[in-house]
Amino acid sequence: MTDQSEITARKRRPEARPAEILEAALDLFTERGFKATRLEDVASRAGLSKAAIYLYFKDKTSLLMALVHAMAEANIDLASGMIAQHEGPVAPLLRQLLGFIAARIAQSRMPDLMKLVISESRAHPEIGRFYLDNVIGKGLPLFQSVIERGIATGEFRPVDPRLTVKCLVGPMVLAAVWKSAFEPIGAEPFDIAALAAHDADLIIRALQP
Amino acid sequence: MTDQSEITARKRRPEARPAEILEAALDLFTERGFKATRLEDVASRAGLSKAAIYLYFKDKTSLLMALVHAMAEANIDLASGMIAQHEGPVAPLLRQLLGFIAARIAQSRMPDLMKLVISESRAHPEIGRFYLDNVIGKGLPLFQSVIERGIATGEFRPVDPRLTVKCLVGPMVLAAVWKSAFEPIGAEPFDIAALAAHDADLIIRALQP
DNA sequence: ACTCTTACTGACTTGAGAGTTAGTTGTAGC
DNA sequence: GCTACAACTAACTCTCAAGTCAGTAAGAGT
Repeated sequence: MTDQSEITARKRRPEARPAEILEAALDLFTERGFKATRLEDVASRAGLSKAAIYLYFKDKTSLLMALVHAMAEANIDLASGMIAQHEGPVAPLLRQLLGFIAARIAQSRMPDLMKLVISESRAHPEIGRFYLDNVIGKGLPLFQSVIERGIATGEFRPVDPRLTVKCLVGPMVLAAVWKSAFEPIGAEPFDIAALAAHDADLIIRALQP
Repeated sequence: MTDQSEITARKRRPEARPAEILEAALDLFTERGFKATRLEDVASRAGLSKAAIYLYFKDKTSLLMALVHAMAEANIDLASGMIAQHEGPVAPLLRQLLGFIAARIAQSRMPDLMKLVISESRAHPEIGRFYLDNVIGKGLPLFQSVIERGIATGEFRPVDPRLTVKCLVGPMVLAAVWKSAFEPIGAEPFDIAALAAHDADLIIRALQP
């Protein structure tokens, strides 16, 4: 007699709740936008009552903040690890890094989070600032250091590393926006891994001495 | 006795109203987000009452739609004109087109509109679709045709034109997002014209046979 | 001066959703 | 089994904003 406990699961599971709430919130914030999402709906999707959300999160904004925190932590350390470990010519490292970003864009919910940050950064500057300081502010210099290493060893010709990084990363931003804003309304999906590979090819070729 | 008519300007000016309302709406939508903006505030910034907005626009969504319409019209025709007129090697044309986009990003409110479209495309698919069909759907093929022309004449090596276009345009998307989402919260502004020039340099160099 | 149309407004209705509170239920420890 | 606390909820308050409507005033035509 497996009753509906698997379906409803109305139990007390304080450990699992925050993650479930965050997942539901991300789904709905993404679909309907932050302001337009009702906490009531987040709650019912997460399988509890609205009031319970307030046991775990201070208010609606802190839900969004928690989502951004989680995403930031997950990504930056991985990338900086890849860079620290690497030895030898940097061109393969660039390909590897772009491949990593492409995979995150294609397979994780990072693009949705990025879209949310972009959408809400004016209305919730704390969130925008956090992203700026912890993702962009760490990610861009990381890439920049790779380009600079290439220039220092003579593998690349001397170029402005700041502008070059933006040219390298730009297509990935495009891909993220595309995936979270346009694919859901019917735009044809495109192969992000192929884009990343092509992007790396072009830049590496453009940087030959 | 110049009464406050210059300040309040409470007159009947049906011709000027729509444009004034749209300008006020763009300001506030950009700052606070679409859903979080009160029509009451749009009205008072435009110098009339909320009810008057409904004389000119069906509802709040159609305000946003009108903004996107206006922006789309303004830009695409200019770019396609530039392409149709051009003769000779396409590399200078690419530089010119990127310079044009950079100027729009730096000087017009296009980035704010783009951010709004990105933010609202899920909740208001009509708006996302319109942008997709009329801006992206025309702009990308336009660029693509330029790359293809270069390949056909042997000026460029053969590459996948679709991927290449995205690599070319990506940095401009990054610039737009940066300007509308991050600069207002304190990110250091960057020189978009320089980015466009560098982007064009890199791509043209990468496409040498 | 007097209409009639058009631009416009103030006050309202309606509905919604964030956050709160008082109370209920699961369950760990005895 | 009982107790006490932690997890949870139903039902509430309170504020806020979209959209409406009945009425006011500008100004063109006569």
